[in-house]
Amino acid sequence: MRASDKAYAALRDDIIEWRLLPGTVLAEVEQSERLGISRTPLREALSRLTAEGLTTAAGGRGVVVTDISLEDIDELFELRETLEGKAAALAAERGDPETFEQLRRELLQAPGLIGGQDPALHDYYGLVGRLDAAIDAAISNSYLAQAMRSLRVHLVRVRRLAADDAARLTAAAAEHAAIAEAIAAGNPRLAEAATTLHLHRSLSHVKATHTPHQKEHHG
Amino acid sequence: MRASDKAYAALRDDIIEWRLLPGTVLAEVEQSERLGISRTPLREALSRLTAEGLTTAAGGRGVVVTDISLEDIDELFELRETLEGKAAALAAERGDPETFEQLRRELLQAPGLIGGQDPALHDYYGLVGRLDAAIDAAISNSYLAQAMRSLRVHLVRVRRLAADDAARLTAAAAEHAAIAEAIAAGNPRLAEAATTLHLHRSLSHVKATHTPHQKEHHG
DNA sequence: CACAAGGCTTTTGTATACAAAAACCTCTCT
DNA sequence: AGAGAGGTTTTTGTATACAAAAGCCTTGTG
Repeated sequence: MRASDKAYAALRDDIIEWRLLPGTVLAEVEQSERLGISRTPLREALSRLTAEGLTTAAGGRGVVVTDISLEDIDELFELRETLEGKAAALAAERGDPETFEQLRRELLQAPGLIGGQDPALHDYYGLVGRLDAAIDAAISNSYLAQAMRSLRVHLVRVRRLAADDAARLTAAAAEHAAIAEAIAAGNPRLAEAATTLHLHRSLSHVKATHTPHQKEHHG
Repeated sequence: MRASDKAYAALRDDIIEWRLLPGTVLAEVEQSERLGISRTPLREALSRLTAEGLTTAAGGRGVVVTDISLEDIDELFELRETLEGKAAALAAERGDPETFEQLRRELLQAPGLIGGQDPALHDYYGLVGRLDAAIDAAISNSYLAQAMRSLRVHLVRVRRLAADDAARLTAAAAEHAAIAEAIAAGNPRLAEAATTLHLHRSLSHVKATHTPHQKEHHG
């Protein structure tokens, strides 16, 4: 693995997991020493992070970790609804019904996983990830898939702000099953509607349980 | 201006204007010598281009200029319809009617510009750009705006493939005026419909007048 | 003659030294 | 005491030297 990849992965993870808080200045020498690499690969990592929007270049003061405000969450979900709604509709038109029918069956059994311990929960998240991947594959539109991928980075960050209790996860599993069912049935409008419903509920949950992180490191 | 910015702008322009054809390998020493800079800023420029999708990393053989196939054009417009349709609808909800009413008036007079010489044509393109910028500003969603910006890079590349005759430009101006009118009227669904119509006609024109570029430099 | 293994060459990846620019602190002047 | 100019210091931007890896050509063998 290249040093720049390692630095990118480490910083990305630190930001997503809120170990590096918004406003934190990522000085080149400091971070390169912390990660045990030189400035050159670190700069490449910072470039990638900035391109993704996880950091922003702040003039001569290096790059700083981007903030996510409440308005950002609204904007994020507005774009998400647009992209994932379209994606679900396209998947209903172009996807293989059998694949999504299988996913639907598994999602209906997901509540069994949610009550359990960590490994079971991990299985549940993996299942949701497989639904996302199946939709990505079904739409066969690399540009749309790319746009959704770049969105998901920010969404993972938002999700870490919310408390995912068992009740919400059970409901979410049912909503995902509804999406899979609509896609399997080849009904684009229904798939889009199910997605819209799921995203609205997801947004409501995030905003309701939103726990503000501690103040950022403003200069 | 930083050397990396200069290299980025130069390469980006070369790719968009099809002076660097798809499949061309951008070797670091070669390009850095051509642009009169060292490898370090060149690499940063290549990183940015790759993040945008104009180039792709090809293992140990450096980065190569990305191709745009006919399927890519379809995918591009599919995403574009999704994003710009939503953007037009949001602009109708949130934008200032006076701004778009003014743009509509100017667009209706655009046919006068199209017949003229190069400077007038430049004015016309500037006018369309102002409509895009007004929509960007009206939606007040930085993530959606960012997604559209990254799309436009590829669309400019596609546009260079098509022959924009006076007849098409005149029709396009009328379509743009219809979009501006719908936004000024505060009618989201109409704005979205007008955008859909415009994009479909634009796509048809591109595919009809598409002039395949010469074969790429495959290794 | 086809194919694989080996070294040879080219190209990318990384580290470091140097240059330039930006920020910050200090000192002075009003 | 406040504001501004200048210098100092820190930080980023660039160049170059070196290391590693990937590709390619050569050579030997079945």
